Amino acid sequence: MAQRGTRQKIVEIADDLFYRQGFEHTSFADIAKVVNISRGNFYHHFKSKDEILDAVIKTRLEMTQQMLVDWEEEGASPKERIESYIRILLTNWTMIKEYGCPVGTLCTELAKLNHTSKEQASKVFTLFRIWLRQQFSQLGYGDEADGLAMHVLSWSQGVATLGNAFNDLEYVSQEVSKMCDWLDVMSRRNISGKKSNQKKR
Amino acid sequence: MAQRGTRQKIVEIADDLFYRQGFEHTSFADIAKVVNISRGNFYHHFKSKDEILDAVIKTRLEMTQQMLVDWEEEGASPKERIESYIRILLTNWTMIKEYGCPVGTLCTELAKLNHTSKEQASKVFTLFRIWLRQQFSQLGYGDEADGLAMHVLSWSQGVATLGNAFNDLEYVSQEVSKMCDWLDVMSRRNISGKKSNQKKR
DNA sequence: GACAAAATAGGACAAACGTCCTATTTTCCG
DNA sequence: CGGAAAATAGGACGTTTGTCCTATTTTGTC
Repeated sequence: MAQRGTRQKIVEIADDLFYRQGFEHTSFADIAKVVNISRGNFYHHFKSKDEILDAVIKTRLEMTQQMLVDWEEEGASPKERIESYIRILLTNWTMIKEYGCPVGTLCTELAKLNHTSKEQASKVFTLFRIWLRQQFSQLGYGDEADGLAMHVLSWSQGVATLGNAFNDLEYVSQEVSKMCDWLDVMSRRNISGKKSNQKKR
Repeated sequence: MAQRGTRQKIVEIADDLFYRQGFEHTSFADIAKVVNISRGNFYHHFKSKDEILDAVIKTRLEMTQQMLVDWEEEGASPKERIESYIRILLTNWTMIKEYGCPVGTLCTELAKLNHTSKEQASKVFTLFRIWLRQQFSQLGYGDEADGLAMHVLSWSQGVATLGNAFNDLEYVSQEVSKMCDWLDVMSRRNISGKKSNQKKR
């Protein structure tokens, strides 16, 4: 019981520190200090720093998946569900303005480190991608659904990066409005094909 | 003569390594090895690592400014000039797919390090922002010009991040096409107000 | 209560880090 | 040519890094 508790605590705190300080800039000592355990104990749970990273990414994948399930249940329509995604830019603004997007910043850092877990980290993006694609499919977009999902993904990603760089909430709010307006147009356009998802253009 | 040569060489190589490996992951020894000088000599030119960073950022600001001047001269119309910006996603693709956008990735890294030069680094974004705003002003967009500039900036930034995460050239090409299509619509819409920039809506 | 297993503590290790120092060499200018 | 200044080399420093090791304590089970 104590084992899983400590292990989980390590992962949670490592997750937070990797996000706020970056993976490489976070040391074993940093994590151990916050968890309040010795480095020796640390090594009993994780054999290497990369192993913690893998655990953190795994947790993020699970948390993301759960969040998507929640959005699926909460949102009455595909449009509302996609809006849930768009809104995280504002929901998590206090973190984003300081540390950027957790997913994007980890991917870019691992890319520069040429780290083997880079692909694994990008799978968090894939989760959003698949989920968004599904929503657009339900809006009647067949072949275009994936492209639209990627469009939303990149748009929000860019807003997070620029919002962080300029620390500008007003700009982020405006872009969120633009995205919702765009989504509004998109959801009306194919309202006819809503029930015939597979309809070829 | 030899001084400026060595100093410039250090900055150029540091610029490249900071981009490809990240600022913090690049050590004095890394740079010295490529420049082929001793660490002692290194310290004669730069008193600290932060000082090199400042020099690198300064160079990037100058290079960017020069590039914008070139685009200004090469492009016949505002639309063509903005297209020059959009196209860098494809022009620099071989680098972007491996290391992301040089501007965005440095800003996010410095944000996590809570580095004092973060604001200075984001000024590269500001250069693009002002230049793009100018182009949209010439297209007849008065008050909206800045918002449109930021929109292009964030869009391309997101595409760079996602393109890097997924290593997907096809997606990037599609987004570039979308951006050019969007720009096409935007440049036609306000063709009437082209000569009356200050015209209030 | 006994005993194996898990958990924890804390020190030791070599390597790498940014920084600083002192010599030596090269360059520049009167 | 000569002497001041700049450029370069290379070692030394204190810290921090990830990793590993060996004890000690706690836990779970028969």
